[in-house]
Amino acid sequence: MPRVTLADVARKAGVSRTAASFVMTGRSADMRISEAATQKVLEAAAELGYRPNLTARSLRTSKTHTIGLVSDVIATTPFAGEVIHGALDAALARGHLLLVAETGGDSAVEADLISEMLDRQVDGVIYAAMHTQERQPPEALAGVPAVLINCIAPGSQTACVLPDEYEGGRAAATALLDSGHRDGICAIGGHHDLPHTPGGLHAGNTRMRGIEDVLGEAGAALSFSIECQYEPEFGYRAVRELLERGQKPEALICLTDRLAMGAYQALGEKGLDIPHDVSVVSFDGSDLASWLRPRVTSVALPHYELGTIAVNALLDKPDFIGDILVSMPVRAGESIAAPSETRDRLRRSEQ
Amino acid sequence: MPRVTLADVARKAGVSRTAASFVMTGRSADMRISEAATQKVLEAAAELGYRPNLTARSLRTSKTHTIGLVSDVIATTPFAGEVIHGALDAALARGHLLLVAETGGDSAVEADLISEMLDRQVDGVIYAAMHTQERQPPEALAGVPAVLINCIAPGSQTACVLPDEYEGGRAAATALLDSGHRDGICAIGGHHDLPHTPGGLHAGNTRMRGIEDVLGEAGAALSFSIECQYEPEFGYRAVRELLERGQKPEALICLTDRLAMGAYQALGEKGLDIPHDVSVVSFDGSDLASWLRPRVTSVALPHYELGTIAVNALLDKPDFIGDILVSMPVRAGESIAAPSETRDRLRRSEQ
DNA sequence: TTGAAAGCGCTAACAG
DNA sequence: CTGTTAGCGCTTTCAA
Repeated sequence: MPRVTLADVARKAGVSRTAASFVMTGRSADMRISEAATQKVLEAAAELGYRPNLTARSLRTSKTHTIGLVSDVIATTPFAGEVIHGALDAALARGHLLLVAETGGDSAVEADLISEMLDRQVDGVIYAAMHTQERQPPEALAGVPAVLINCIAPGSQTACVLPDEYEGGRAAATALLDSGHRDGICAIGGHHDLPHTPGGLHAGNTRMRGIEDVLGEAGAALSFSIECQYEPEFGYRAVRELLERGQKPEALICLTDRLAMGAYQALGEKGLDIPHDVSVVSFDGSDLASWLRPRVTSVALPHYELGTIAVNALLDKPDFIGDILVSMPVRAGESIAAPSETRDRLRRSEQ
Repeated sequence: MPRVTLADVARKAGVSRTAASFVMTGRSADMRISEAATQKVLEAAAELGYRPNLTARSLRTSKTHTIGLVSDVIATTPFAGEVIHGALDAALARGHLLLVAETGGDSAVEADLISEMLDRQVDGVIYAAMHTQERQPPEALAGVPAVLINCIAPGSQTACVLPDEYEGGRAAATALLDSGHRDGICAIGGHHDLPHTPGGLHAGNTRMRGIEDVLGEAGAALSFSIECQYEPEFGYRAVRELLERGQKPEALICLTDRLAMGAYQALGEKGLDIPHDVSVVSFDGSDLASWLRPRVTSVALPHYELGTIAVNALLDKPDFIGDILVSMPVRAGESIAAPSETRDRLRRSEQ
């Protein structure tokens, strides 16, 4: 299968390589190539099954139509898949392909990977963290068209795409307020202010701020806020302890779906019904949220959109500097009901 | 930041481009370049921060050190992340990068994507399905170095990397036999022989065969085998119905971790304890398995290895034709115990 | 040992 | 309207 080149096409069509080139890049009109010649080239190309060698073209045009996507973690979390998926779709829609790599959070690997991509002349790089965090883009990216995902990088000369965690927090609390909750609302997970994440996680801090603001505006407040890791086990323990101390909450705001899973386990053990005894709302909008029984209402991380928006930003406005906030949609489950008190009142008023 | 070229390096070092090229590609010894010249080139390159333009090199050598990875689905399943992760690590270890794309199962998109990759002169393509299935590699791959993942493609002229589902099935059943189970063993999920997957799924069929063979060899057999979709909800329903018909199993073999999650929900509702009332073993080895309480013992899909092995096969033996089976390790949880009968017997013999 | 020169496949001035 | 020509940055043959 000897590769067909543009020269072959031109020869077969009986025109110059230049003419063939113009036809193939769709500029035969601009360049006033005769209709007949254009047709002959097109036919020859089709018959020969001509496909331009993009490597050669790139060498000439210094555009590879390839974008590098480097992220800290892709395997550990299903979220990453969605980001890649979104980026892929957006890239493909515009004739680009994605060079994907993962650093494991190691900055030496990171620098290495970015160099490898740059050596292959990528048109730009998307640098993604899977969880929003303060992080400066690596040096190697200086002077390269780049867009950050999930990075808080004050003073960085790039665009940064982020979920709107604050509004997400507000949405979660609003969902509870809307069904009548005012008291006994408890947050599980908190700021994630732990030994290994002193000061908390950006997502945690910002969500909590949104939650507290909304509750405050409604004249309510959190009854408890428990700081713990964002994994199921810790949700289980937190809720279990709460119940064993006799502090049954009316509603739980779990900072991740995984925490909600743990909370469900603890509530289930004590025979408490969701949503009638306890309402639950969580964050992430992962598959897990829909696997729980009843499905938990979850404020979703817009991973797919993070990917598409980053690619489009990179391609459309490579010079943009600043944050691009992406809203977090509420994925409704069946885990929220009116609090017992309200139900009582309603029942009474019906009589 | 004007890009530094090899010519710049050569000029600065005071040698010819040829000499510089030999030094940079590590063949100064072969080519008997003087030690002094070699040093000068190296220094110049370092000072200038020279990085070879791989696009240009590729045009000359027709090797891009880039591999295409096209898979049907990457977002929907965390598994895909692991495959990519494995492929990435293996590729990087050998100086290659990955062009990643997803087809969504659409064969037109597939052909398109593969063409795009081929146009970029990838050195080879890895074609991955996320779940083992009968599937011929697309036409576009003919004559291209390729390795399949999770595809059953009889007569295909490529290598195909697959999990050893049969041995996986045997391992699951063996885990139960080893702790004394003989009776009341029930399989949930089955062959996945459903309207939209007539004849079942390869993984399901093969796992079931392994399970049945092992049980048969031990003079045992499945008490029930329930055919259903591999999602939590169906596991929940299946087990719930079983229990409501008064057919409490001694042990459950769930064909996926998601089914195990559903089974846990149903068992929990009826107040049955895992593993003392019912033992559970499942397949996939996903995070979910470790999130359940108690963690379920799960026969893991070796996704990471599927990725690394595919890349290495592609690079090392591009002409290999046939299947490469990868074993499925058992990830032990705490979901298996001796059956009540056996425990009784043991207790009696202790007295 | 080193350097000159050709060429990978393509694009784009520029002249016909 | 079409063809000639000159590279893009790199490797590699061949002659010096």
